[in-house]
Amino acid sequence: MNRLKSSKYVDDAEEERSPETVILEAAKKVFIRKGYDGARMQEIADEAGMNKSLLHYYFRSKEQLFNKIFREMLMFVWPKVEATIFRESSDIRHVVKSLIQTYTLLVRQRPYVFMFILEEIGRHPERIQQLKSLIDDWGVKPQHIIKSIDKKLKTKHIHHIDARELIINIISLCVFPMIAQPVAMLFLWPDRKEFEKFMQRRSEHVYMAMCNILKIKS
Amino acid sequence: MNRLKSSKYVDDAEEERSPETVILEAAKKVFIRKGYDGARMQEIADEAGMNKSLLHYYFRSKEQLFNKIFREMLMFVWPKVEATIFRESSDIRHVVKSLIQTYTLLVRQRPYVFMFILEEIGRHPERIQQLKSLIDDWGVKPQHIIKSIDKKLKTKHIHHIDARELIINIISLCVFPMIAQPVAMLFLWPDRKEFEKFMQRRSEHVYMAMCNILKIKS
DNA sequence: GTCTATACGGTGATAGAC
DNA sequence: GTCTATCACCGTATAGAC
Repeated sequence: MNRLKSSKYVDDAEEERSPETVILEAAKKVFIRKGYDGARMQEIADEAGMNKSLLHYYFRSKEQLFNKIFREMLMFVWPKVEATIFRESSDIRHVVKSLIQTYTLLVRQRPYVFMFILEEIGRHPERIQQLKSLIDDWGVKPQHIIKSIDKKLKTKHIHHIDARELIINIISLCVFPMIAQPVAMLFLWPDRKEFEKFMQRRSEHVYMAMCNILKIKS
Repeated sequence: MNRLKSSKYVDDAEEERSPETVILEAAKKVFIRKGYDGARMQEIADEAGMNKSLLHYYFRSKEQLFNKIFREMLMFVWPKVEATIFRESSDIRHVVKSLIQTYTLLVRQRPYVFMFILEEIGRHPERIQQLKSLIDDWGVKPQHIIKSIDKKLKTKHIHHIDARELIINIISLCVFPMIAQPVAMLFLWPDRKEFEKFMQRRSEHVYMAMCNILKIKS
């Protein structure tokens, strides 16, 4: 265990990671596990394998460290959703399908993001400001989202439904099962494998459900 | 402001409330607002208008005080849901309708319960045990729930769907919009009144959606 | 940049007077 | 039962040596 490590080039395939990166990754893990209030700077330091005071050296305070991670999470979610909603297709089926695929993918890639964001905004309502200013920076107008979808819903042979309702239905069906996983597994999927199978097929099932709601052929 | 209050009979219409009750109500408010980790015994004492050490006198510890409230929340939700699922009706439409009404009512009566339960179980996974033992005490077998619904789904002219999927779809559509309220209001219902109107009609809309999913007439 | 030591305000919980 | 005082510890943050 006395391998030379003085070289800047690490011998493992592992790439060189800056202390900032190591801290951010450790902090992310701990904040996701414990939430802002439950997280401890000491635990983050342990997770990062470094001294507690270094966290303050690089990020000044717990709040600032948290905000970096919170912002990163928001930016991970939003662009993909936005891109889907404003997607260049006049066919509502395509929009519905990509919305569903986007959300189910996000949920499978980062099962914790939605719960984390909703929790932290609920516990610390000031944080809604971060999301607000992020949206402003992006130049997105919520009304545009609604109008964009609404226009596409004005097609013949489609059951009339409010655009906002359509959107919240899709998000509910895709995101909630993962949020409710611990309780859902107790009541409905006592076998973990069964739950995973269910989540794998979620995208198709939600699409079929939405087609039925809109009374269109899949 | 020097009204005599020495009498046991309070002059207002307000009824006599035991210290235990006052503490529990205050604690509930604070725990809902801040979560277990964010809540402070001092804040609960302030909210209850009494000395901090009285909280320990009546409930010994923060954990025990919390558990009382957590258990109360679980017992508020579960019996109503269970009663609906095992309800004496062979018609799946009745079961679906009462499930939807039960959940939308719960969500409107206590907008915080579901988020609170899911949050606290997620942050402190040990607490799933409380739910487990509560279910055991009740003598409920999850498989029975599924089978009960599944049997009712074996009717002609109904689109085949897995019972567990049906249940999670209903809960998702009813519960998630309230859980996501802060973010949903930012993107989709910038006007609070509009959101309330939406939630008022939620029960009917979800019922219509479920009828379409099952391909039955409402 | 990284460490040790420490300041400083909480935070849950208890002892003991009344 | 209710209060004050206080304990023992924790948690963020900083000072200062190296």
